[in-house]
Amino acid sequence: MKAKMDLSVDTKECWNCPIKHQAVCSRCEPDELKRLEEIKYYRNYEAGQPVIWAGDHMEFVASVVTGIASLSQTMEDGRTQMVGLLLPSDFIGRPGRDSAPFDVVAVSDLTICCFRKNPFEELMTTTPHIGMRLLEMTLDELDSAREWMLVLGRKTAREKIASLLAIVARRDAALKKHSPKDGMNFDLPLTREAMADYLGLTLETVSRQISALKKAGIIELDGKRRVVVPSLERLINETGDDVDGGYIS
Amino acid sequence: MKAKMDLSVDTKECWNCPIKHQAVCSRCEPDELKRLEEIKYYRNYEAGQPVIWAGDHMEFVASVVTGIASLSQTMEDGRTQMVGLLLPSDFIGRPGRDSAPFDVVAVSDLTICCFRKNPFEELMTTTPHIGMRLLEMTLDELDSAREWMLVLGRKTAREKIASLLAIVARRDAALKKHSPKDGMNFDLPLTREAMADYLGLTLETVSRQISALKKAGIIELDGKRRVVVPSLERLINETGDDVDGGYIS
DNA sequence: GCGCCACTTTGATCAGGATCAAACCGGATT
DNA sequence: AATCCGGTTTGATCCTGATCAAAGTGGCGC
Repeated sequence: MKAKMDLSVDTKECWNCPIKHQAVCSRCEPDELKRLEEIKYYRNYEAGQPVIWAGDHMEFVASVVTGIASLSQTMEDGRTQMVGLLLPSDFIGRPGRDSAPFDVVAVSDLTICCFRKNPFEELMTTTPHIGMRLLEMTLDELDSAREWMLVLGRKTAREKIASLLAIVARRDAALKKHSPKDGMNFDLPLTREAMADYLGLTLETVSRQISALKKAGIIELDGKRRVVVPSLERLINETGDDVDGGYIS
Repeated sequence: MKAKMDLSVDTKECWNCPIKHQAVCSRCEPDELKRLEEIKYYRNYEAGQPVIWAGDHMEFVASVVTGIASLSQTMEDGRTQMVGLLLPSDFIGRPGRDSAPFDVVAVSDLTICCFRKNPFEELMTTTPHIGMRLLEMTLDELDSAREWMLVLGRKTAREKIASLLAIVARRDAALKKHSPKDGMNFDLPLTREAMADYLGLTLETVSRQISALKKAGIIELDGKRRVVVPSLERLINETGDDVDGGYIS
């Protein structure tokens, strides 16, 4: 009996919101926060549930508070490509546009903080802090989308898997506020199919390459979802990326 | 003797700048434009010349005025992936960051309008119009980067070529201010290699697929660079995209 | 315990695009 | 005219990852 924790009680108030230092509202002054608080409401989704379908009218924009959502595109014949992973503090939707360009699906159980679209847009024109933070976040997203284009266009299946693992490892380390190190372990909250959709592969190839990395000792699996990385350097070597380049920041 | 036209004389002044209605400065009031004008200068590059290398310190941000530039990433072993095509009015660089994340190369002869970075950043904090326009442009870029991820991750070689042609056709139509129509023709200002780098293919595959589309009567070639599209619908069918979806806007 | 179901692994075969190689084309230089 | 050269086309073969198929695993409800 997996009793689902009700996270909402903890996050109803901005002052103890877990993403208050990263989200679109992180630059806001107390009075601006107050006005945001008036137009916000929370929504919860279970793993697998759709949040928005491409083309839907959107009456809100939102921040991911807890959990993971995917942004993806599907062709008529069923081929699908994930075009973004939305993690806590990531922004959903777009001021000035009212139909969604991509599908948004809850990958894990998910809580989002919604702002009614019209008042939010008004608020953006009057308070610069929101727009500035959103610009920053959007520029970051654009950079990572472009990094991902290299993965999709030029990397081998093995390099793709290693790249995904390296990204999740880095993100997990950032979340726990320590730098990624040897022996670290983390949850991989994606099914083989979701990984395939993210990497532009089939799920069989994903499975085979993960087995190969395991056999090569690059990773160890603890159960189905927990990954252990004995040597981070060896993992990064497998990504094809420059070992020292990129992520100094 | 290819006498190079000096475009710069025509574009030194904001009031008759060819991109004044689309660029980052398009929302500016006359007084804001005046301040921008004080910190701007033009640069010209010949086709093939590098503008910025990844990792370089950048002392400016800029708008593409005329010509085309590419944004690309290269792995140590030489594999490269283009991650963006920069067309007139597109923005180069990023306020608040001083080293370039990607290579920028002039694909055709190129003129850019540069703003010194520090004064530009200051201007952004004091005048909201620049930041707002930049946010809009960045959100658009992010959407098209994500569209491109579907092309890279899931489309066949033939669909990739057709997608590229359809995009260039649409952009060309937009530039000439009419909707794309049957029988239209346009320049394809990219070498086979550049197309390959954009599409995540080899140049041989690009060449073969273009030949195949030609043989199938989907396109006609006039010389090496000019493309004629007898039936736009037939071209779009080849992209794998939903025929009516997407680009209504 | 038993079976069900979603997810995963593994195997055999196939095919799309990469790779290696050579010829071709058109414009510029001498 | 002869040569050169960047870019392009075409051909032959190879290999990575897709596809088709079957069996394995583990959690859950009955």
